[in-house]
Amino acid sequence: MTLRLLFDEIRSNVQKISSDLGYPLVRFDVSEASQPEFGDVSCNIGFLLAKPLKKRPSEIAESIANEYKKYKTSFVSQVNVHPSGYLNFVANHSAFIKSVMQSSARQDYGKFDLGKSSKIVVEHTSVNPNKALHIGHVRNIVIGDTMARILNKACYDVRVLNYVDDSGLQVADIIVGFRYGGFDIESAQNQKFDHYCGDVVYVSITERYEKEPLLAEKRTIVLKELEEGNSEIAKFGDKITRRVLEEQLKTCWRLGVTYDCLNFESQIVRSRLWNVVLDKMKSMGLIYLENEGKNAGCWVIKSDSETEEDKILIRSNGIATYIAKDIPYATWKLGLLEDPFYYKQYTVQKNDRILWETTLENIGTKMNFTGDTVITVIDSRQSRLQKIITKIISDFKSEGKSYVHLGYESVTLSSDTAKNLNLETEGKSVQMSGRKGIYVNADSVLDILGKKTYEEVKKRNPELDDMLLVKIAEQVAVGALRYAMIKQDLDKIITFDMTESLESRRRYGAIHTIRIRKICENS
RNA sequence: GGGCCUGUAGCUCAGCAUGGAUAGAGUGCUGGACUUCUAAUCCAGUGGUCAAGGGAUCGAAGCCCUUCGGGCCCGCCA
Repeated sequence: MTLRLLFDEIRSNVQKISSDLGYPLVRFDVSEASQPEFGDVSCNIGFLLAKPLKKRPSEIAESIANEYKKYKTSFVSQVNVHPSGYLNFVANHSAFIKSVMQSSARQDYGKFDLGKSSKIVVEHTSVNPNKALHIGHVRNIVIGDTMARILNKACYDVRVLNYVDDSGLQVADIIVGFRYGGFDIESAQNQKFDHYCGDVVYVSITERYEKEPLLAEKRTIVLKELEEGNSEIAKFGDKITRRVLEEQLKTCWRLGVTYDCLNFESQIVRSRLWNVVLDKMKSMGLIYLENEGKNAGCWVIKSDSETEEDKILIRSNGIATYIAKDIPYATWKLGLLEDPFYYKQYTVQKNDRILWETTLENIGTKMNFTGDTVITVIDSRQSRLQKIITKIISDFKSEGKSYVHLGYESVTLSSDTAKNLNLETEGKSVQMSGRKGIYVNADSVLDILGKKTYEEVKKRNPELDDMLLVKIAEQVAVGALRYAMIKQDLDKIITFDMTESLESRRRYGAIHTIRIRKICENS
């Protein structure tokens, strides 16, 4: 908050000078200069006093500047008046930077009490446990983690959750691959397990469904067994998804990201939480049983607009839809219902933060990872569904904004990068797809980035110990990737280009300020 | 058809909430410096109808309206 000190110093001095000169009190701005040549900080007091004093803005600014120069100040080295009327200041950079460096080294750097220790949940990552994390997932993870860090600095009591959809179709696909597709459980090339499952098993099995209807049939059976839970297939699925999850988490930790609790979808399904929520929604009249029309026999959420379709929650065959799985989880995150789970330690993460996981076994330990506000980080393609969930939750819990969807535009691959994946796109960028194998794995990017950085650092510092070089290279690679994912607005699509990401190494040292206001606005 | 997002320099983007200075940065390109070359670094130059049109305003990249281009979403899939 050293910048604040600089602004405050200027503000209070200008205020004092203005009143000493007998000028009327006005609410003036002290802000960053619009262009470097004007200096570092600008003040518009001249314009505001022009009318009451009947003088030119520059004249007034001049009088203030003359007084200002007599002041002994710690952060300002120059005061200038622009002919237009602005009062411009140049910071004393050496003093300023020294102060920034000193204060940023402190543990409480940047801390401000906005949250008053209120409980807030951030859910991010939430990748299906059947594949490795790709560059698109990384944007989600970095946004979520950055958000959590900012909220933590803002004195919120932050809990970070990662939702593991271990009972869905995508998981069923790799189980089919192992059980009926002839894939060995171990990769022949000794690949990282999540890469093996995603790059090899998942991609080829989905390709084979078209030609092998028998496999497609197996998928339906596997999916059903996964949801029901006690079969041998379900136990096998559990073993596989946990192994994938373990590898995914390694990538997250590598990115410097840690969590508080893992939530497993299979447990939410088996906990019967859904029935409780459903009864509540029925009794509150939030959902209706449709008697006629194309949705006859389904339980639906009525759309309040004429152009939007009603949303089906329960099909005419009694099976809940995808969105229905998200509702009980949302109510759990907000602590609106009795918690059916017990908690056990999954592991202790690098920064000593304990990672918990839910369990349905009564092992006695209860924890609380709920929040008064819940932020769910999901890309904006899910906006429509998230809007419906937000609406339902606000009907449940009337007070304020409790469920917040933090959306962002997705990451696409540049035409050149797609070409390297043997995909011709005619110069256009392309949406990633795990199913089609169109993606770039996060680990690969970090590896290549790290290797490149290692060479650069070694060239400049040949005397350094090799272990240290590797460590530095990894840190720089992680920093570069994180920065690349967060540097632009959430509502802008990031087109990822492998070659370009390697060339951006010059920007590694960039100290950037995250536009906190913009992000906080959403919470 | 409806909804959300987007359009600013060759490229990638800031700036837009809260209108006010000559519209900025990085990169690219051109030239120069660093006693040879290359790389790196530094300096200088180059580069814009702020998608288009209209409106309100003393004043618009920014606010309002219209149009056009691009992306995404709209399933008894997940």
